[in-house]
Amino acid sequence: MLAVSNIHEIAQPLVHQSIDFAPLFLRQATETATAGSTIFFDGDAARHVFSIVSGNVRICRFLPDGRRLIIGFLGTGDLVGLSFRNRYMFSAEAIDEVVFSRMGKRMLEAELQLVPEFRPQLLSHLRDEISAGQDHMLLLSHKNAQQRVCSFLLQRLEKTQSPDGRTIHLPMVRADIADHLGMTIETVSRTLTKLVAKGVLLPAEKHQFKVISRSELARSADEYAEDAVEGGGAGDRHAGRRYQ
Amino acid sequence: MLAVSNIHEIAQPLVHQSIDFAPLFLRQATETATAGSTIFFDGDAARHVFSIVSGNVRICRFLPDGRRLIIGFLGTGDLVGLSFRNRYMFSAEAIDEVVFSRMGKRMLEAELQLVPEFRPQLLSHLRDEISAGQDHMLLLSHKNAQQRVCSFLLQRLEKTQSPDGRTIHLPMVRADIADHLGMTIETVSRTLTKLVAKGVLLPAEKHQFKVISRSELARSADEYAEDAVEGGGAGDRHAGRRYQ
DNA sequence: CGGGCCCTTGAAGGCCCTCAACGGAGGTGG
DNA sequence: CCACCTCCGTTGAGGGCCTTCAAGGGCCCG
Repeated sequence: MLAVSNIHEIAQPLVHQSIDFAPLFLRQATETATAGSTIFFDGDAARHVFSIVSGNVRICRFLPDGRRLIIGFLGTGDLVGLSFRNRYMFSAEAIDEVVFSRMGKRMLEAELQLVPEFRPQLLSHLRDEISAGQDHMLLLSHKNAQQRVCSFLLQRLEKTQSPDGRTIHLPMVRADIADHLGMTIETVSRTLTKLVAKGVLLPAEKHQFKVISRSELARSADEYAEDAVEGGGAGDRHAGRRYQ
Repeated sequence: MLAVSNIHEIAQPLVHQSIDFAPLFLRQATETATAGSTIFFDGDAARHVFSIVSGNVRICRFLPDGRRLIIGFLGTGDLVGLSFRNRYMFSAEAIDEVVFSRMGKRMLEAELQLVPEFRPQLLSHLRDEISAGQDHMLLLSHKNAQQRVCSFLLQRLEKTQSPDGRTIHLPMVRADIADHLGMTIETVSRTLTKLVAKGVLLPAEKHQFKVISRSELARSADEYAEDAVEGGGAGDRHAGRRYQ
């Protein structure tokens, strides 16, 4: 609150980490989903709320023609299902092996009656989801390829805190990243290659990158294109009008 | 008939119970904002919830470099402010002359204590906002110019019910539409011109269009490009991979 | 070893952005 | 009344970013 983080800060977890709902799930049995399996489908009756114990999940929406948008990625400690009315409005798929527990909505409601202190947290969760969604709209509407990838990498860096503070874990495949950022796998790949060439990133183990220059990464995420190539400057595709 | 009063519903066949907070605002005094003025600023302390009595409002977010994203448009009966935590996370600007009333968050909280039946409606409102945001992400990430404009027109057509059922009101200027759809004013203009040429739309009075073929409009909004030109078919920019 | 999946890299083209100019609507003042 | 300005919308020409299509290599597993 006092640490006035930039209001326009993009690097923000899309689905916020569950604040203190965890205790609610402690008594629930855990289940396991194998990599690639679907935890729940878009359109199914929304009867449960889920808490991820371990593993990674992608949440997806589909267009009528089969194209896909990945709303976001969930990891350990994340919660999903609070924002549903009667039916799930997207599907949740396991990226790797996922351990999770679920709670019936009725039971959740009973808990809320019992412990009304959870209620404002529920609201906060929904508000965070709205805010994160708007940030993502900003990314999708105005950012170019490099800015999108760098924003995503920063987000991953902050979400999955690594011991050395500079390791980015990308458990998902390129197609997932592409469908999350509104790009193609080829452009994602090319952009990452370019970041490595520029010395911003270093490929580490499988599904991992080391951040060499965090400041450069942050600058590339937010700022106006400024290609490292000295020639550039002309015609950024996502420049647009500027106000104020 | 369901007078959905959520913030920026995208055309989708959702069955919503009408969220009617209106009674809460009946005893509040009304205020007026002139066209172009700002009702509240991004970053201000969020102390009030607003209800639009008449007129049109745009809600905006800005990137550090001054570019703009219009999250959505508000009209008569719409509510804004429920999704804020401590500070407004976007600004609200009057498009034309706007009459509105406000209620302090504390007072709202008191009303909720008094009439707990409003609580689930509050949740529903937030969930609609999340759902609408995700719909808009889909538009921004995967739809081309024609699909974006047609989706927007359909949304306006349903939101502002006209007597003849086929009049679209566009009180906002082209720049507003462009910043809402992630395009430029030129592309918005060209797309509208093309729709008129194809006989889908008919320019009516200022800020109005008549819908000649609603089915064609709907098809153009959702489907795969299929240019009316017989030659086409090659290379849609937003085709992408298709699943399932 | 063959097959599938994933990632990368190259070449060509298209959609949309950028820059530019023009016309109309509305307001102001001479 | 008309010149003048500003804002808004339209239309044209050119170029760039990203998509599309294509090919190849690495890895894993049966």
